[in-house]
Amino acid sequence: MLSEERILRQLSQAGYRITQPRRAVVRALLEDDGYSNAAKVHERARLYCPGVGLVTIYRTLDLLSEAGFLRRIHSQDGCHGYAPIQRGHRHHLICRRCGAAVEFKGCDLVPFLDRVSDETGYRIEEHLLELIGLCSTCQELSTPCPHSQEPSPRSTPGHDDEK
Amino acid sequence: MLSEERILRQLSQAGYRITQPRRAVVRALLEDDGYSNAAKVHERARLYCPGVGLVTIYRTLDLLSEAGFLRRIHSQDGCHGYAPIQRGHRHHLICRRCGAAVEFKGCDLVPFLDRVSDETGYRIEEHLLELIGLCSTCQELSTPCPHSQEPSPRSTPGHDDEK
DNA sequence: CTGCTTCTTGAAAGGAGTTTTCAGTAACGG
DNA sequence: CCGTTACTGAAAACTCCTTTCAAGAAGCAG
Repeated sequence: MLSEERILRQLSQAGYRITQPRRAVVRALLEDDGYSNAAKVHERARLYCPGVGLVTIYRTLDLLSEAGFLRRIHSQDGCHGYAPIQRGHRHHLICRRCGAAVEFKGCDLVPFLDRVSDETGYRIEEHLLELIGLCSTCQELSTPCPHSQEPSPRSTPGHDDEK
Repeated sequence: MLSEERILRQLSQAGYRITQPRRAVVRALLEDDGYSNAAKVHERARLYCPGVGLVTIYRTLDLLSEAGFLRRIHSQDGCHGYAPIQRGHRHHLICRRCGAAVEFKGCDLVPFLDRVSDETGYRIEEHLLELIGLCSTCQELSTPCPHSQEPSPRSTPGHDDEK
């Protein structure tokens, strides 16, 4: 697991200056359960560097992302979350009806990834797996999403194969 | 594979009206290699329905997504792409340096998905797997990304584990 | 086929989130 | 401690997306 010190040291070695805002962002990221977005990082970073601006958050996130300490991730609703690398795989299981998201760790993908790596020549460093389905509640209730434009309850098209 | 006719028929059965803009969007989506974003869909949909506005594209994409014909997906740089469902699994292997993306089909995830499904109670209908790494070219060259703010060539931090 | 209802559309305005610009500030080598 | 210059914060600009609302057309009834 990457520590604040190690990240800062590597940034410094790479020629970047170690500033209060950057310290604050790194600390905020590591503390925030390894899963954040710009606004959350900003809020938390201000605890350590009160005057830090949102712009600097974005710049630092870019920097860390570019330097390989951070990965942009994407959730179904919003966009551009960030997560530190090497925090273990973090997978998302999202209900397509109610949007409920479950996270879980651990997966059996290694053999598969090895095979893909062999076939493509890519060195695979990270993977992001998003599972989409119906949570148990939505399976039972089959209630339509509370959606503004829905004129009437609609049946979701089944995924029965049509040949 | 879902056809234009089938999608439109199911929309109609669900109570939605079949309009020229909706036809155009469905056609555009299916033609665009099953992988698009709002702007691209708009551009292509105008071939079939010249006056169609971007707003309608968004609404129709939402509609199709809501109805289960479409899934929002996310690429590393931009956001909110769309892909028709039932096109077979489509996995993305993205180089974090040069951005080169490879798509490949087929995967061995079924046992894993079954296990997750058991553990969480979710009925998993779709999955999206994004692999991130270095393509063979970038592995060899190790050339720095052409990035504006880079004051000097930087070494990407190795992913050697630090305990 | 004709007319009516209301779902759907397009344009414009609005809004959230992100990036650019630029003068001032502070990190860090000397 | 000083000077260079990378970095920062504020404001403005930009992009992408959503909301609003009057006008238009899909589909049903007759």
